[in-house]
Amino acid sequence: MVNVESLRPTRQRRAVSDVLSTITKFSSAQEVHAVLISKGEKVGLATVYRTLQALAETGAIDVLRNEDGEALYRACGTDHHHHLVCTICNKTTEIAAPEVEIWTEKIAREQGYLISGHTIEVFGLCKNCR
Amino acid sequence: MVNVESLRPTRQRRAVSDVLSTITKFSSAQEVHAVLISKGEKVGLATVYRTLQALAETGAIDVLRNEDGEALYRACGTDHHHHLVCTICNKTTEIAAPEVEIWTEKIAREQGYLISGHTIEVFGLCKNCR
DNA sequence: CTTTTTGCAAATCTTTTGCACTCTA
DNA sequence: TAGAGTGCAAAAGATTTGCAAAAAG
Repeated sequence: MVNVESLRPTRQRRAVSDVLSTITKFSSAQEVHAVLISKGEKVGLATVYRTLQALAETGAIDVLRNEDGEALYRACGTDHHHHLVCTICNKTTEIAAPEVEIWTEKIAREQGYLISGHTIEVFGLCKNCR
Repeated sequence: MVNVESLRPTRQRRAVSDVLSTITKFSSAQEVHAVLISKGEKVGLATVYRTLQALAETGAIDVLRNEDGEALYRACGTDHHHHLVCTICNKTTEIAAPEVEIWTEKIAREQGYLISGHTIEVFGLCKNCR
């Protein structure tokens, strides 16, 4: 399970992390909550929101926004990477993008910006859905 | 002003487009509405939402989501490009990224995905804000 | 005259908060 | 025991939607 210092390992947090380690697609707080409930775990929706947020803040899990502006979470590898997301099944593949990181730096320098971060998400249909 | 076929050029739409062509940063529907009001234009908030949405759908303007999940709009160049956004003043610079587009294709092919689109946004502090 | 658009206000929906209560360290 | 964490239910806020009136072609 995703482990984070300074966050007490409560039953609820353990449950959320467990679910996250099971799911391979980006899921909303509501979806994670639904899974918990269906598994018989008693966890409040607010707690799921708070936990997911906390985990995301420490960088333990990744977040992205779907087209509707909902926050989607997913347990991911620890090093910097981006995602290839299936627009039908939401299957997610982590991708490393060294050349893009470099490009990012270059662009920023050219424009006189001091970079703080970037978002790169590629959408499409995965093998099974196409 | 941004012109789109099949959308009747009403006073409200003209007003929204005019504001968009004035603003150089990504703005929320609420912000656009506020500007309209402050200029004495009488346009309903719902209309602003509907107009912005319609324009975005036709590709006449660009949309992106901020960290809070709010939709931000901006009139942009017609060809495919991405953005460099200042996290303080929201100043936006359009950037072309041929190498990234190529990389995107390559990754998708490798993973067996059929690409439908991608999101690339670079955030940082602009010259004036750093 | 027919089809779009609008404006409002009401309804949605996701996410956040206040608070009293329950755990963990 | 003190500080963190939790559950609800209420509060926020951004969007959407229903509908009757107004505008456009």
